[in-house]
Amino acid sequence: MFNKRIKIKALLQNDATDYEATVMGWVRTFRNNQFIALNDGSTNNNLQVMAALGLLDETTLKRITTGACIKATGKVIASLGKGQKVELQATSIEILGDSDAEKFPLQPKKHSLEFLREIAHLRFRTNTFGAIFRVRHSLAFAIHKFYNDRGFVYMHTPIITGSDAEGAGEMFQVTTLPLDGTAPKNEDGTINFKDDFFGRSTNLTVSGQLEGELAAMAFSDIYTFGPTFRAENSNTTRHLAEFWMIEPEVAFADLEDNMNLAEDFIKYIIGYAMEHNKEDLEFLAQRLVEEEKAKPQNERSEMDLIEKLEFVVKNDFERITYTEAIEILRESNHNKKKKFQYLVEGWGIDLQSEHERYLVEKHFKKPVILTDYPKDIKAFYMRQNDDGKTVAAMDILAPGIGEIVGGSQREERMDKLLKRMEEMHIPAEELDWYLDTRRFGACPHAGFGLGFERLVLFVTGMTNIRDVIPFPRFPKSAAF
RNA sequence: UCCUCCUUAGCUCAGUUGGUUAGAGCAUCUGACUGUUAAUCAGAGGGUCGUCUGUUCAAAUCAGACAGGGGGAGCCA
Repeated sequence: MFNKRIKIKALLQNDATDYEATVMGWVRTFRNNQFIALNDGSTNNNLQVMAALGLLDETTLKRITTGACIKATGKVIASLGKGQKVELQATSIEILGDSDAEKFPLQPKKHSLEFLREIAHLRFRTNTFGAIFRVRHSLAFAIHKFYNDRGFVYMHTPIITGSDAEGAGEMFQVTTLPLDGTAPKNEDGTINFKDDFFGRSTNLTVSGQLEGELAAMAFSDIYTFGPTFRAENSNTTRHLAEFWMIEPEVAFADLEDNMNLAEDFIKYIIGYAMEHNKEDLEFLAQRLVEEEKAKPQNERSEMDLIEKLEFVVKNDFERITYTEAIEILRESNHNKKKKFQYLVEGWGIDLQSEHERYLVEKHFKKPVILTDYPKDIKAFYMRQNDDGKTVAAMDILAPGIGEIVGGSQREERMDKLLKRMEEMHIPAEELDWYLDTRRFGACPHAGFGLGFERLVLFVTGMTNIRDVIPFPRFPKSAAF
């Protein structure tokens, strides 16, 4: 067996000394021809591997470059230097993989996030991205743990869908038909999909919700967690063309149950990361502090990253209706002094980013759940309230991110649902399978979607969504 | 898609009212030193100033188009 190594995290956590150990990892820096800072990704902390003078010949010494992969065996001893408790006094060092120092782009110095985005395939080897993606992993694991512990069934909804009527956004088409203009056409000039792979037009999913509702009508409580795709030409720090979404769907639940679930859920997974990724979060918090030093005093955050996360976990989210939110915005000094680009005047408008930011960051200074939006600015499947104007929708707005969750109680009454679909020009025949949930044993139910990357943004304190997914997909970009 | 800012060495950036041979720090290479912590010290190499087209005696510098990137907006998660 090749691998009898100890992971660097485990080695550093152990206070014992004077034992033999083998480690493997990638060289971060090599100082003084003697001191190798070795990292294997288990933690941001490097192990200092000490190669005594004379241990290695000249040729091998030159091959220990930043980025090279090495195997080192030796004795773990109390460090003579000041920066670390223990170090490995090497008795043998083997180069597993060379790294040409003239070509390897990462240096032992600060790199801009913009530069690292261009070399996303190597950025895992930096402290910042090491921390981000270990936190991302923990959050993903915590999501499964949260729902599993509560008896939810993890449902795999399709990635390729035959439905194009969900209305959640522009879709990517899936086809094996030739793209050179020779694809079969109907008489009216549109493409005839009869001979396509699936015998019909298909797309990449924009949401697993509709299929999720079907499963909830059997298992009571389900969740999905998978990739979703939007072909929107969105060029922002919080949109991706390929992103991961968590969508629980719960039978026998109303809007309040839905809000409670979402709030518990968010608090749980953040708490999990705080417990299991303390070092990484502290590193990211420090990174943020350094970054904010460049900003003027009044633009710096009041709380550091850890304090902010603690605050979210320990305090109740603010819950207000859309109507109340409009009132707060309309009466705000900000609005009266015309500081909004879009002034808040009447009921019925969709809230702009600046309005959401004001509510979350200035007025309440905590996550806010907005409920009961006008039905005309929300999706067809949301349950209509008795006032005839609003629907039982809820959005959770997070400081610095904006909308992180969108959800609703679903319209379980067939007649009302059909009428709404007709008003919104959604073809009922396309969604006949979905309507079966209302035909056979319909019940009050609710659910929401949480954008995973937006959550990772919030927890890591990063500001560009392209930095919290390994290989971001966005307009004009699908490298790697 | 819209608004706005940016593009000079591998990276991060200087570069004056247009003017002769475009600079620095880090990285790299060579050497020195050897308990270093983004090691230090000395030296060297490294540039089609994003691309194209104009204006001008003269363009990194001015203008336009295009490309790429940042930030903001819209669409949303």
